[in-house]
Amino acid sequence: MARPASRFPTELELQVLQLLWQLGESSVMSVRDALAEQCDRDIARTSVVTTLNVMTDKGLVHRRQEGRAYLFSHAVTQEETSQGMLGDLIDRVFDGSAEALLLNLLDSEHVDDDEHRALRRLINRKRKGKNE
Amino acid sequence: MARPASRFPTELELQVLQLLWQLGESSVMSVRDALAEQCDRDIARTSVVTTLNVMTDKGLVHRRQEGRAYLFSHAVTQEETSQGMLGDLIDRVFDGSAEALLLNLLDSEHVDDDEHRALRRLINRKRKGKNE
DNA sequence: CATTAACGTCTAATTAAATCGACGATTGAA
DNA sequence: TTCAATCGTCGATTTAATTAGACGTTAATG
Repeated sequence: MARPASRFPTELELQVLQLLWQLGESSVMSVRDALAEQCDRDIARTSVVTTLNVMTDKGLVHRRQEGRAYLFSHAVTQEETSQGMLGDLIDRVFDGSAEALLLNLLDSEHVDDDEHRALRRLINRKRKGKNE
Repeated sequence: MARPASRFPTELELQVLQLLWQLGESSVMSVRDALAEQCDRDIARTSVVTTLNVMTDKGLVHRRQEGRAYLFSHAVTQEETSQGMLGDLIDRVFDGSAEALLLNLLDSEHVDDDEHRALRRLINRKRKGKNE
């Protein structure tokens, strides 16, 4: 009867994942410091542990005991996470149509002329289909 | 010290907006029925009113009194909403890079070979820049 | 050995999102 | 006019997401 759990990383979880992708296996304090410095998110040590434990339960990160402390590492890749979140947006916002998304993207302020050219180059270079 | 409000329509709000874009100005009961039929979301009349009132406060919909009842219509367009949510995803997930998003999209299961061709056609047809 | 520093656990508080029932007012039909 | 159907308001409830303090344990240091 209330909020459904999000099927994808929440905002904080995404920031944590991005740090783990960047830093590799990290201690709680490393994550805490990186959140503060890179994300302007100055939260307490215990808050970070709580979040990391929740993420462990969700299968987003791995937890390993090293001596007295835990070390955390990502359990999902950047690729699959991005793809999942992008696919979700396509389904929810663009009615499942990747073309609709691209069309919207090309009209967006997010894409200036230079970027437009870059996108065209990119999509033409990949013409041989989904190999790679 | 807790959840920040989302800067974009929540899941339910997005579904309501999509119905209003599709149906035009609608009564509470029309929205309720459409949610049930099209979205498998069979919620009570009062829940819909509450949601629509919240959306009114957020500036997502307009409210007009017609006789004893209210009529609601969208206050934001589909275009700007999609663009906002897409831009947000690009910023949060793809580090602000539309190219990174497209690259990810092309490798995604969401895009089969036919769609890949369609995307290429689409982007080449739009080469003259952002006029349209 | 005594203290302090470093860590995880557990409990709790707060806020947004989502949902709905009890009420009171108004309208329409019998 | 009486009674049921409609409609909005209000307050309440539930859950996920965030954040953090109180505590107990263990390790390190003097």
